[in-house]
Amino acid sequence: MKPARRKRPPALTELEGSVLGMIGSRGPCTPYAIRRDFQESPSLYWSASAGAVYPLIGRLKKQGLIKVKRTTGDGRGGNLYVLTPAGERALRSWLGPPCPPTTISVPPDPLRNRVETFAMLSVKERAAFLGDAIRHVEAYLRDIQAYTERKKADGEEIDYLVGLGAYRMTQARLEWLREAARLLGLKVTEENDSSL
Amino acid sequence: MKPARRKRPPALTELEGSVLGMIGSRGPCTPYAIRRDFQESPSLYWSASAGAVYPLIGRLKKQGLIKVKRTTGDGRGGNLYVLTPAGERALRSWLGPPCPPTTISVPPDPLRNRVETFAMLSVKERAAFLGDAIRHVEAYLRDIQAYTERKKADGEEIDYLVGLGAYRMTQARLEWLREAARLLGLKVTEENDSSL
DNA sequence: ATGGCCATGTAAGATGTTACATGATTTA
DNA sequence: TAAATCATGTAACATCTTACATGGCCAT
Repeated sequence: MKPARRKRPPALTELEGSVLGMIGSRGPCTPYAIRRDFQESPSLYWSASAGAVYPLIGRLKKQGLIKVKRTTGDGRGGNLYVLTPAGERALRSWLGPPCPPTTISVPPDPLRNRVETFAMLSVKERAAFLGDAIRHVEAYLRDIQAYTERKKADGEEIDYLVGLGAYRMTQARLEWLREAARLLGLKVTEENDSSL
Repeated sequence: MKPARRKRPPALTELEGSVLGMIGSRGPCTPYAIRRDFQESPSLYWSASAGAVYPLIGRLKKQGLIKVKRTTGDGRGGNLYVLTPAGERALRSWLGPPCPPTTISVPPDPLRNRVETFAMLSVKERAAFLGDAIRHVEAYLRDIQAYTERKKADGEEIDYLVGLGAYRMTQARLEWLREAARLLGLKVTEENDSSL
């Protein structure tokens, strides 16, 4: 008689992996603490809305990847979750190595998507778009820099590293926008960045 | 009497904007041609599956943003779509300026998400992760470089620019991974890139 | 004690995915 | 002409978003 085939666990989504990673690396946390972590991050990609996080926690719990360690105790029924051994295995498998192609390939970029349409635009319109984008990214870069330096000053080495990743990516986008303006024969003011 | 309030058109999603942009900048195209464009791109972010593209085209058509210009003529009932004036307005509004914060803020990065969990990992595990990631990104960078140089050689200026954006972002991710390895006191082989 | 924020959820809807179905065209 | 591929779709499902509901805690 063949052994009962255990249903293979479906691969974790990016959001599930990130949440599992938070629980694993920050220790016991409530769903609300997880939401705050996402909201504090400089990326706007995930809203980490209640409607995303609470059901996700429920799924992970039902799959036995996390379990309640204890309650917050403040009458609001908050639960502190931790990884189960199965959860830690799932997390390590999501982490890799090996890195799957979707982890390696270039992330999506709304600015790049918009530059794709430049064939439709006049030189003037291109200049208007790039000028506006460059100004906004410059301001945003300073925000990320402050965020990253604060993490470093607080001695949070991993958070510093993560912030640095966001900073490097933003720097690259900004330099690309300036390069695009040059290649298209547009004038741009070359601001001197005080870089990390 | 108040004028009848026209229902405000909902903002375009990133995928809708990109598709509208393809139709606008490449001229009349079939849904299939749009899917091929996505599949040819080095990014794996959108599968541009049939189940995404065909219903999306249907929505844009129903909203009056695109219309059928003519059929392909080859018995397969393929339609060539073009922008309507309302479609061009919607596209320009999606493009900006001004760039909304979601367009400016740092794109999501699966590698960054994984580094967030480093607190859980031993030095050895971190080194294994970074080493694997660095090797894969190095190989991927060469692919993007070839893709970008081909576009340049073909004289496709806009596509070259877009490829360059993907290249710059990949370059930044690779340099960040190497920087991370150094900051964490790990040894990495410093390969000399022949860069664009 | 009450108005505002904290915290946990749920409901409805939009959008994307995988898998499948179907017929036309090209190629061996 | 048979098999492979091109091209257009549909169906079932998963996941995320916005908006709402509910009740506890806290400051005035």
